[in-house]
Amino acid sequence: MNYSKKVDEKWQKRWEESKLFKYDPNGEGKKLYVLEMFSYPSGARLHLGHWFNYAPSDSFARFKKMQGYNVFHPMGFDAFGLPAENYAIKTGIHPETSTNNNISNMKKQLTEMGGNYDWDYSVETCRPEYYKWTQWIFLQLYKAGLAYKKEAPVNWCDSCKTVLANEQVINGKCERCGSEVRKKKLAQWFFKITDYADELLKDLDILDWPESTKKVQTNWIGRSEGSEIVFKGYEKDFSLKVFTTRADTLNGVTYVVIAPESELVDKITTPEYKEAVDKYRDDTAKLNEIERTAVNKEKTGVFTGSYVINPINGDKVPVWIADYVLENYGTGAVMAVPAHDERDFEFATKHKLPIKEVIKPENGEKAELPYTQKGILFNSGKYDGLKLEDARLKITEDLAKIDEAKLTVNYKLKDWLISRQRYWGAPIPIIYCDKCGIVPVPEKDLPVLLPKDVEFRPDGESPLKKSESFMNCTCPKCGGKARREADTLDTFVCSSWYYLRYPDPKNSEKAFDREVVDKMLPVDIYVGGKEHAAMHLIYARFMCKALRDLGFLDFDEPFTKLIHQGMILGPDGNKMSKSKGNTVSPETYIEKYGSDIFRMYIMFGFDYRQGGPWDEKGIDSMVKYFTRIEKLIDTSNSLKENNYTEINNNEKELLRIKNQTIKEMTIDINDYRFNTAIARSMEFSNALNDYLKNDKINVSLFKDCVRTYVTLITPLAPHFSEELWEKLGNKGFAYQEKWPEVNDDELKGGTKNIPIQVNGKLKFLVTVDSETSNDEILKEIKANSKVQELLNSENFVKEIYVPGKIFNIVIKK
RNA sequence: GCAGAUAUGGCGGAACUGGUAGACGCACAGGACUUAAAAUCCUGCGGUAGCGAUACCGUCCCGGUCCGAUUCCGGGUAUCUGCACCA
Repeated sequence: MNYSKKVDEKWQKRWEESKLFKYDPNGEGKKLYVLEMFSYPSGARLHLGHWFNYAPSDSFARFKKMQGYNVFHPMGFDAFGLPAENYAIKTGIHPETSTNNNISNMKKQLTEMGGNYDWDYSVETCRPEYYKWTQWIFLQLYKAGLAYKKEAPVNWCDSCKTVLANEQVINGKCERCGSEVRKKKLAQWFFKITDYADELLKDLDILDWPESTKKVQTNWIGRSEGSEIVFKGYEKDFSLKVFTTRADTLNGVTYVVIAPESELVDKITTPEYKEAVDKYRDDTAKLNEIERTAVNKEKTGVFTGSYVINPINGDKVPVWIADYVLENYGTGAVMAVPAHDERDFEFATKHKLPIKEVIKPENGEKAELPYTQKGILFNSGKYDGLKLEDARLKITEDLAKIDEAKLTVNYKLKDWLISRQRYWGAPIPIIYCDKCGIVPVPEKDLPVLLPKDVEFRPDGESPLKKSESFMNCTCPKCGGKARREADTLDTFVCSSWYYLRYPDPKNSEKAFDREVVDKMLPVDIYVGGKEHAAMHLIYARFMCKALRDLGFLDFDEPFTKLIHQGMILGPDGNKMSKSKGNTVSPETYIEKYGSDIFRMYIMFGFDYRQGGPWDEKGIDSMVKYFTRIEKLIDTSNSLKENNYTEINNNEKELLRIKNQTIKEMTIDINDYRFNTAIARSMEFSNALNDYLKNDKINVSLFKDCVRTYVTLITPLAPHFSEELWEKLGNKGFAYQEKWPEVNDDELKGGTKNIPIQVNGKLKFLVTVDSETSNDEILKEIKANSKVQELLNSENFVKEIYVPGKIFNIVIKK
């Protein structure tokens, strides 16, 4: 085989010299914005996951370019984030240094992969030229009331004196020192994504996204319709509001539970219960939300000593605190109906609280508790006999008259917490002044630069707090002494708008030009892992909608079509990780085989959407394929023109396969089905080889087919194809060739088999000319002697003919 | 726990809206070439029985709908993925 990494280098150099991938916004063809989720430069190298995302998608972009689209296919780096900071803490190397190194390495490797990126359109989120505009966007949302500050719990390690990411909390313990992690409240910034909950839900309908991902988002948004009901304190002056989807069971309430963190707890806990309540709250602070709400977890809780009055019947019910109630969902308080709710039932049984039934099955049978199905009311006074759904509305309606309830819609979606007590991120552009309070940094003063000489090792403070030169500033309003916000922005903020910056990445006046963005966006095809289904993909949608409402752009959704590539697992079938020692480095393969063999194998060996365990044996199959192709090209070049120019059956068959290949490869690549596209290309190359076995060869036809063949594999094996293209004596780049079109006349011809079934089981085939009309096919089938025998059988019941597809004879058994 | 997905030969994977299951490859076996090997080329290749035409079984398991089910429905098993401060 002649192909090797040398060939890659030769063509990468030529592409570079001729500026082949230069993007021209005014270029010919319909615009097509093809985007892969940009990469996080956490390591110095592209790993297999990057390759699996980027290489096939690059082939897709190349294919679209050959089809005549004006393809915009940029690449950049999501460069802020925790791993660079952790790496810095471990090694002392500044995050900027390691990030810069990683970016330049990864850029080089993306070029070695053969990516057709125009690096003039690129973003790196850690650069002041970029994060200036991230900060600017924060200010726009702040002005619009979409950014606000409130207290929220964080994971806190007392021994390291630092905030921990969920990822850094292992089984409730600090990843670094192993001591217990507890929840601590800090004042933090939020984006009001909940304002967009309904639209984010509704617009999923118009998106060409995988249904599973839409479902993840639907659940993440978690819309539920219910009622808010007020319970007043019993002989005490307080009230609490509960959210319930089951107002129909209000008469069955036997206690009320509030979240342990609720501010109400201190107010209502009576002295004799104080000690128990305080202890319980401390214990709860150690758990995370998943642990707390796990259904199999034992239902713990304690009584506060206070009671409230059930507004529907005046019952006096006790108020408990329990960790299965979350402060930030609904109202942070629930009414407990043990007879008709699994969790309440378990809790009541454990803590010996009364259970009162109010719903029974419509057939009147005695139900096993807890009964959570549909039914009719009893033990509910004037509501007895009502159906569950009617009762829910009626009860809420009646209570609404005396201001004690209303119908509400509740969302699981919480506002987006964007504050991070971290160093390596974009500073939040806010100033605190003793006189003026919270003051946004004036836009003209952006960017608020991230200081470089900061002690980022954790010692109990946000890293930026330790930089006096950063923290001290003057208030833009009154000119007095002021302090800066020490927290940085969640890196998801950076990545929520990067696709808007790509088309206009050097604009120093604006985040992006509205006209440019409206023309280029939305992204036509967005490719990335499904682990982003909930967070990044919701944040980006929110940001797009928020910026639209603020008048900065004019479309509703950022990504029209979404595709998730699968994941390549280690050879052992587990997720690749350094700790498991099952990682696979692409580089050794590239060195040994060249980029295209590796690309082709990646595309051929796996279902793109599914991935699978790595198996390097398959690479050799690609080596064989490349060898066969080179041989085919050599043979073609060695053939001398002759005077056989007829188109007989053999030629017709070759042309039919050629057009069939064009047709199917076009469909397959268009749908990211690279494995079958390559299989089709193999069939074509097999057909070309088979044709050479004939006595008479139409050389010019054959050579033309070989040319077509090379253009068909050009997007898939870009370097190799250029080499073949040149070998065939062509000038210019194969990349600039037009993607072949199907010739419908040449597609015709040949024969096809019609399966003859008996009771749905294949018995034999009837071969017909593929141009035969469906009616004619039926005649031919019926003329078949074996078919006639079956039709005339005494057990014959009926025949089923699916025109042009299948003939089934039903025989009595 | 909640949510989402997947399951097809020895292996990776095909099969459009229910219509020839296993395309295309890998591995394997036999043959050709070779002093020999590698490479290459040709042939075979889901299982069982049969010399054979062929028959029966077969798409995770159980059941259903249908002339016909890998595909649709109900129930189950196993594996993978995500769960808001990892990106």
